[in-house]
Amino acid sequence: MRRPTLEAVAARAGVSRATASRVVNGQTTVAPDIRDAVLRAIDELGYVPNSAARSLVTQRTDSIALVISEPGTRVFSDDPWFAMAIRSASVELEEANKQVVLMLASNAKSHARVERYIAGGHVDGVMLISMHGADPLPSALSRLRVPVVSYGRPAVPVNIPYVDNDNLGGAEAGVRHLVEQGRRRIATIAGPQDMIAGQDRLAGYRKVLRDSDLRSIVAVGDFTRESGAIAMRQLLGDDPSLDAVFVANDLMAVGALQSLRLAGRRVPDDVAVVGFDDIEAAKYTEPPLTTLRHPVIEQAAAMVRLLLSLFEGGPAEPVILPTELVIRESA
Amino acid sequence: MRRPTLEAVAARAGVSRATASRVVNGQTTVAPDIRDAVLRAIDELGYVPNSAARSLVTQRTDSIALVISEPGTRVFSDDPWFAMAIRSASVELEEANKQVVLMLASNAKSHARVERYIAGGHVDGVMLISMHGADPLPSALSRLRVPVVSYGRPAVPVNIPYVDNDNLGGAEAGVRHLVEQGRRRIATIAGPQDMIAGQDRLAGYRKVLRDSDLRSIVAVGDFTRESGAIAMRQLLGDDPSLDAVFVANDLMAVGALQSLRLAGRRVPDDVAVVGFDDIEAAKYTEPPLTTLRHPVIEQAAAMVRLLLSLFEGGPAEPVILPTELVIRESA
DNA sequence: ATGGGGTGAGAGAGCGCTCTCTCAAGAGAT
DNA sequence: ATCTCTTGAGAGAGCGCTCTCTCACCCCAT
Repeated sequence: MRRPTLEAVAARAGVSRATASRVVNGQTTVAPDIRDAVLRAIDELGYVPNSAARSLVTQRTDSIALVISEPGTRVFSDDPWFAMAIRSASVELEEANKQVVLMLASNAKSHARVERYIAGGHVDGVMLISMHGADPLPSALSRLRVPVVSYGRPAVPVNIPYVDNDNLGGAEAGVRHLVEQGRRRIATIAGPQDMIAGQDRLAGYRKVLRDSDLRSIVAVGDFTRESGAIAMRQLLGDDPSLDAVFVANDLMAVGALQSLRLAGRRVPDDVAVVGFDDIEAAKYTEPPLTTLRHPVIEQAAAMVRLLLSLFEGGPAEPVILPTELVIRESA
Repeated sequence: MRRPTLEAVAARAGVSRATASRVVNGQTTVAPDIRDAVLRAIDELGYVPNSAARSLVTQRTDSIALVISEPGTRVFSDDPWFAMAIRSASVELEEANKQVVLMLASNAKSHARVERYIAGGHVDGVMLISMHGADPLPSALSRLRVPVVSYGRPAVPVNIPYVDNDNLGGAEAGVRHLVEQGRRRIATIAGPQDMIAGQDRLAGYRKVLRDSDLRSIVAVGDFTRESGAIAMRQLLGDDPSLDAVFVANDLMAVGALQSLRLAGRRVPDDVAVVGFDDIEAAKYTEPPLTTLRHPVIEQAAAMVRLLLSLFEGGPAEPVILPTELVIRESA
């Protein structure tokens, strides 16, 4: 026994298929009593429109691809913001009655699949989460005739509207806080330099140090705890007298705290630490982490709004959200 | 200019639409030269099959709903396993050429939407992640005529095959480890008792204590760090002489460690701590956490295989994966 | 030369829906 | 009483694809 069709609903309600369709799609040109008869038939039969048939004729799919273009290992590994961004975007999209198709583009093969899928018109729009400079996907997708928005400024200049947080300003605020605390040997653990967030946060650090006539001491990590721990050991070797470190994300800061502890440095007495992201774990480090909060949830929501407005032919202006310094005990 | 259709491909290759369709779908009853001609036409036109039209006739969609039935705040908040499970499932499904439709069912309204969507035949199957006893979704979905598999044993007995890890055995191993270390006042911070994982891990704790003739001391949390910290304070108040605590997940263990630190207890000297899950953060606590590892990635992959085998009419036996005690410094 | 079997390709009917076009019926204007 | 206009509902043409049926053709056995 197959699912009831619009035809069946129409038959039961004693009207034509066209009228039943009008009721389903909420058109107003249907007399109230007929409308009720159709609604009753729908209810009795448990009718649900067949979306394949519908999108075949409307050329819309009411679904949005959420493309995460990152090596699988890093994504999700346990950086919470990916998950938060996905959740927030999902909630907002469901609010707008769009389905979310999740696509992971972790390598060349899956890149090709994603491109083919998008080109195939399976979705009405694309939300792209890609933080890597070398990623070919943003430019590839921007060539397709599909609305695309990006979470985070695309590394290569490409005509895709995006939503990002103020990495530069946030980093400046964090480092300035260290300067104001009287710290003079301020190092940084930078993020990967093929990522915009990595670049911008390092640039913010450099700018403040230059303005304060302080020497910069840089180690580079890849945003994982492990890399933060390694980078911190390296910095301590390079300059044992450092008295502060600005870490480009909280996960690396957690690793850095561990290295500092193992090296016998007290935080913040000997070395002050500022992180970036304000993940939940930042409250539970020893000591709790001073860090820069940026609104992941709002950023994802703003991205959804941007995409929806694109559908309406609205403006495609990038959105930059502010960051906020959260002072705890580490600095 | 719209997308090329099969008709266009057929015309360019000088064959009928049916033959072009045969080539696209890899049927073997096409002569090699004609096949090549069609493939060339496809390539030249950049043809991509219209999935709506295809699934209209095949009655398949090649997509799978990944339904996460949890209050939004808890999901993803920063428990990494949700994200890991999603990633792993996605990778496996993409391998099998299925699309992943992500659906969040956080409240009654979204439950209804999910049910409607599934009932609407938009997907070929459902992977359900639901850890709550009171959740009506498992039974609701099991009534629909759609293959459903569950991540984690459904709380209400319902005819859905599932994949789970050995919560009971894992908890037993963890508590037994504490007993073997000579601990005698062993408390537990249990998980929420409306969740199977919470129940089973508590049951494992109880069983070992009973077998060892020790008294149980129980506080209940909700699997968040915060609740772990609160529960630990409470346990210390209830019985200041406790010398070990088995915590039902690592996130709560992190909170418990913080409370122990604030209370001036040394870990593991004064109080030994065992967690559960072996999240990445467990390596970075002070001291690093002894915990029970369970294979989230494999579990998700097994769930996908289970669903795919269901499509083939294969067996629907639940799968239980083992856990492993990882000994670090906290116990 | 005839018939049977196998192979490769085309014709055409739908899958379930939307939407334009058409038309009937009744209200109001002349 | 006739005509125009509005409103409500039906007819029917597709959307792009798959798949069954049908048939043309060639090879080999008789």
